[in-house]
Amino acid sequence: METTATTTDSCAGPVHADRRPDGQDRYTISEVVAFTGLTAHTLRWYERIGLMPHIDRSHTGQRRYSNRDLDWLELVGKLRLTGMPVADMVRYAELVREGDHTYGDRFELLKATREDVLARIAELQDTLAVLDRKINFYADAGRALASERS
Amino acid sequence: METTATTTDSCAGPVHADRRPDGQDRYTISEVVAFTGLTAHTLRWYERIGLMPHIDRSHTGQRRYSNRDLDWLELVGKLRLTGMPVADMVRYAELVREGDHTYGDRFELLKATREDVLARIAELQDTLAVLDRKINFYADAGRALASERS
DNA sequence: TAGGACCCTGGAGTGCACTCCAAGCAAGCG
DNA sequence: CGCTTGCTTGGAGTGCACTCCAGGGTCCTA
Repeated sequence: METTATTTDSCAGPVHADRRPDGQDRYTISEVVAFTGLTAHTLRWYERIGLMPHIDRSHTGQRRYSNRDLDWLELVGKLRLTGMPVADMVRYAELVREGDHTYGDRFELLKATREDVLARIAELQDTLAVLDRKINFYADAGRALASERS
Repeated sequence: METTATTTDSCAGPVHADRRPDGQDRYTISEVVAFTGLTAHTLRWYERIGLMPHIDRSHTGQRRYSNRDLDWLELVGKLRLTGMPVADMVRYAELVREGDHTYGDRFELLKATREDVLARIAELQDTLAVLDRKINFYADAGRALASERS
């Protein structure tokens, strides 16, 4: 059986406490699960769809992730919560694999993403305002009911 | 045939320009499509799953939306882009239908949502920082390449 | 009164991002 | 040696939020 999200990950912050120094950075998949909060299924799936570079393997064929892979996963995690579709992230991964001559394209892609993020933040702040109006309404209504009961 | 998103909705802002005054507020579904940017399919689906109150009907059974319905859809739109699951919005809609005695629950739900939104904004700002670091890196790399070529 | 645009329904289909399964290999331990 | 735990694979399954379809009724204008 495969353990998926066993230990209580009470707070899903980036807890990369015990990263090993470069040179000894050969993490098993379950270690990466602990670092990233992703499931092993998802990590393997990311690799299949080309969102990860080909991961190094042990002599018996098991995955061994490097610090570089962890960095990449951290970026992917950030991009993911901007709502960027996985397909776009794969596109970016392809650009990275294709080499230095894609710097321009990557730059454009990141700038476009940046604009998206700014727009989303603005939307959320707008929503926050609506929410606060409603919250105030219900707070007042609650006080009114309380005084009515007294 | 059903027209879904025919006219060029170049900018999906809340363009509620020509709302009719209360009393004559009986909009067809396609008018609501124009207001909200949702498809007619989605509007009917929202009703089916209980995310909308039962919409008034014309004498032949066609939907006639009111200003109140439009207001509700505007709130739903906001909540939707916070990432709130539709099921939670349905829960809120149920509370509204149940009457005034659910004010407390609604208050709690909105407060929890508010916290979520704040957290998401923080995440996005964090992501923005990462993005900006990368963008600067690629900008520098671009300049380096340019000077190399000259 | 004919034509075209609009609207109705229940149920089936789609796309995305995972998520899980079965069957099997491998490593460490008593 | 057997047991448990962890890792491997390709492919199938899941849940969400729509999205569409067939087959039919309605509204408006010429």
